[in-house]
Amino acid sequence: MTGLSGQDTASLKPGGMSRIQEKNRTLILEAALSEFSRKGFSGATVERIAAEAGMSKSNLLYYFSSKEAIYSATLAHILEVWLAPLKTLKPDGEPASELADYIRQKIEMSARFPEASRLFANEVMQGAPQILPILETDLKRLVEEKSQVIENWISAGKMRKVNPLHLIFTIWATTQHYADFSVQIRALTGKDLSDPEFHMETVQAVTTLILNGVGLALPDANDQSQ
Amino acid sequence: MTGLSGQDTASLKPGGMSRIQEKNRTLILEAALSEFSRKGFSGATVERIAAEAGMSKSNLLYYFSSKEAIYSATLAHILEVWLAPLKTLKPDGEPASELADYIRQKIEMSARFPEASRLFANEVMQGAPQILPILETDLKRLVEEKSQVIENWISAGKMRKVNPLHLIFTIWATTQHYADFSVQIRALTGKDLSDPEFHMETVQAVTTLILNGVGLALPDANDQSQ
DNA sequence: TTGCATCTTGACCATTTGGTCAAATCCCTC
DNA sequence: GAGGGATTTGACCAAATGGTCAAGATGCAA
Repeated sequence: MTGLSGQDTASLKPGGMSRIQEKNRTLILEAALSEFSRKGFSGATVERIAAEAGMSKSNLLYYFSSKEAIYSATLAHILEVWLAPLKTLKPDGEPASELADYIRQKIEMSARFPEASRLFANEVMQGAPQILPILETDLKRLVEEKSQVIENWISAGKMRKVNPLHLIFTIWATTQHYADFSVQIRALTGKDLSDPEFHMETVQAVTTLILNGVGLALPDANDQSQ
Repeated sequence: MTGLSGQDTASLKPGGMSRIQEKNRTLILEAALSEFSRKGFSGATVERIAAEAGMSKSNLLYYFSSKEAIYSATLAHILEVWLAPLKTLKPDGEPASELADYIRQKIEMSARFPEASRLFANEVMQGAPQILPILETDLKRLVEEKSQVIENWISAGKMRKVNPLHLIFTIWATTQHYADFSVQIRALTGKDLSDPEFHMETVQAVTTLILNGVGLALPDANDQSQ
């Protein structure tokens, strides 16, 4: 249970993969995401993943050599998507709109891929047995780069002096909370991010709070959807 | 795997419990917290909990009739402590100092009881199978009460108009993040809340950001420890 | 159509694990 | 210090589960 490199059959995406293989791998990864995010690694069973993917356990093990291999592949599959929003933070943009965009995107992710969010949270909470190396290299590099962007905004007098790391942590924490703790939020509000109104209200509330928190005014609502 | 009421032998705390019983129950609950928080419910094994508590599996099952009973009891044991800080939010206090106190206490909890934090997070992320009823009743009542307190502060012109629920969610999310994602935080900063300096810096950063976020100035550092 | 590689599966196995039980052993009261 | 309940444990069991394997089904190129 260490490392995240070697998948199985034809390591990478659709390379030398037959039509059937591509279809089944996709089905398996979808089912695995659902199962792992709901039950965690230990609680998930290969049999249930196979059933949800519409095939026998044996057949699933033809595509992925072990439960851990499925888990690894699932994690790798979502990781790129999951960290993408941070990459869009533009150094030459205005801090207010850049941060607002980032927050909006992160909440959008929580709304659209709550399972991915929970899977990721689970992995990290268990000590990140699979992805620690990635956190320590790729993620660290990315975060340092974006911290510098924020530092530059501060130097330029464009925003209040804050520790960029804590700002980033706060954004991560807050936005992911709405996905990971959706049950609790539903218990307390009766709604969650799947409700369009609640989604909007959440973006509004979080953005306002954080932007004000770093001494910025809310930018005009930019309608650029996505 | 539903409900959280019926523990085992002598349901409540130290009631009609022998010295031995009290000692062993404590040992078991401590070991269980450690194990469940690290591995989750499914990943935890009764055998390991017993070993960590220094007794045989059979003996452990003499005190708790099943794995689920141990889990339930562990959860109940931490829940009260975990939700306590919110109760201290005083209606007649100043919003700035009250919120700052609350944030400070929550971070203190994350630092001192990271295992409890992770256990709680795990439970909620899996859909809160055990504690959903509590969230929907006790917690809901408490949150509604404290939301009203915040509403009153707003009506009194003491703070910016914000949705109290989202403010509370943000505080929960941020403060617990430092416990639940400590591995990630350590990967990115090299430190975590167990480092006194990082702890202080975190309290400072989070408090400043949130208080400014709701239009409040930081209160003078009040030395009242605890 | 034929032949071969890909794909699929049921039968099977070893291990793990939650839980039971009867037999000790310990502790405390009388 | 004897009796009886509380405590402790090893042996044992049944179910769940990850994984193997050989045989069969299917898809496809020639």
